[in-house]
Amino acid sequence: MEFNLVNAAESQIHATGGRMTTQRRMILQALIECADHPTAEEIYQKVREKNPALNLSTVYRTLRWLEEHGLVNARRFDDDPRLERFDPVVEQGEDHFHFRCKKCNQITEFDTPLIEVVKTQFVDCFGGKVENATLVFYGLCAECLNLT
Amino acid sequence: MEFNLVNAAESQIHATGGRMTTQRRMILQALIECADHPTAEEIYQKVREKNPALNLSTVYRTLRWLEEHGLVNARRFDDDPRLERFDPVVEQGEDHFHFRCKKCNQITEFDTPLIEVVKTQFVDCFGGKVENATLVFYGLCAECLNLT
DNA sequence: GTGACTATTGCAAATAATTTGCAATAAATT
DNA sequence: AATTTATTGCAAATTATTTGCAATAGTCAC
Repeated sequence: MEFNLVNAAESQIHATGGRMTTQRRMILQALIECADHPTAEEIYQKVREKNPALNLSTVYRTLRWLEEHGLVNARRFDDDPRLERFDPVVEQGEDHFHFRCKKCNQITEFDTPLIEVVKTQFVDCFGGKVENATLVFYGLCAECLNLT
Repeated sequence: MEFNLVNAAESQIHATGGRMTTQRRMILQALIECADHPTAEEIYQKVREKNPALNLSTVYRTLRWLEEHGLVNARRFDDDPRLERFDPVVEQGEDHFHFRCKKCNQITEFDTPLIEVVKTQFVDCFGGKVENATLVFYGLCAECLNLT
C-alpha cells in the first residue's frame, strides 16, 4: 500500500548487482525512524547506538547511493546551508515542499497544486521546460509563535 | 530611480562607523557587473584583474557584511549546493524566485503573486507565520531546450 | 595637510562537511 | 566450503568558508 523504502532499496541493490549488508539495513531503518530530515551525522549517531563499529563514511556512501537511485533526496535549508539533510522518498515522482521553523528548526512538509500553475506561467513567459521545483518557507511554527 | 547598491552600501557603512575602502568599492562594482549570481571566487577573479593584491577572505568578509546589512542575498542551488552564490538586492523587501537551467546553469529571475496565496493556504492549514520563501525551478531554458 | 585612532586587509592557519584510496572484511554465488 | 568482488573501516585528502593577528590605510580632529 505505501511505498516501502527498505523493499525498494533491496530490489534496487540486487538489480544492480549490489549487496544488502548489515550497515545498509541499519541505515535504512534509521532513515525511516528519524523521518524528520536527519543529517548524516544524526543517522550515524542513531545507528551507532546499536552498532558502534559503523563508520561515518559508510553513512555518507549509503546516502549518496540511495540518492543516486532516487530513494532519498538531499536538501539544504537557507538557515543552515552547510548541513545536508536527507529525506526518504515516500511516493515516487511526487514533489513536496517544506516549511522550516526558524526557532525550533522543525520541518513541516506540505503540498499545493499552485506550484504547477506557477510552472505553467513561467514557461508561458520565458519558454523552456521546468523539471522540478524546490519551495521552502521560513518562519515560526504554530507552537513557537504562541510562545512569543 | 533604481535602488543603487553602491550608494546604499556607502551610507550603511558610514552609518555604522565603517569605512569605504578600495576593496569594498571594487567588490561592489564587480557584484553589479556580474549580475548573474556570482560565487565569491568569481568576484575574486573579476576584481583581481584590476587589483591583483586582493585577498579571497576579503571578498568573503565583504559579502558577509553586505548580507548582514540586507544588501546581498546568499543562495545555494540544489544542483551545486556546496557553492554559495551572491545576489545583490535590487528592491528592498521584495522576494523573487529563480529558475536554473540544468544544462547551461543560467539563472532566470521571476516573480509571481501566487506564492502569497500558497503562504496563506499554508498558515490556514498549519498555523504559525511564514516570513520568507525560496522557490527554485530546475529544468532547461528556452535556448537549451531548442538545441535538444 | 598631519597625525592619531581603529576598522579593514592580507596572510596563513583553522574549521567543518563530505569524499576518496586502499587494504581488510563479508555478502553472494558456485 | 571456497571463491569472487562489492562494501567497509580507517586515515588522509578535498573544498568552501572562517578566523587570529600583525600590518595597512581610511577617517576624523586638529
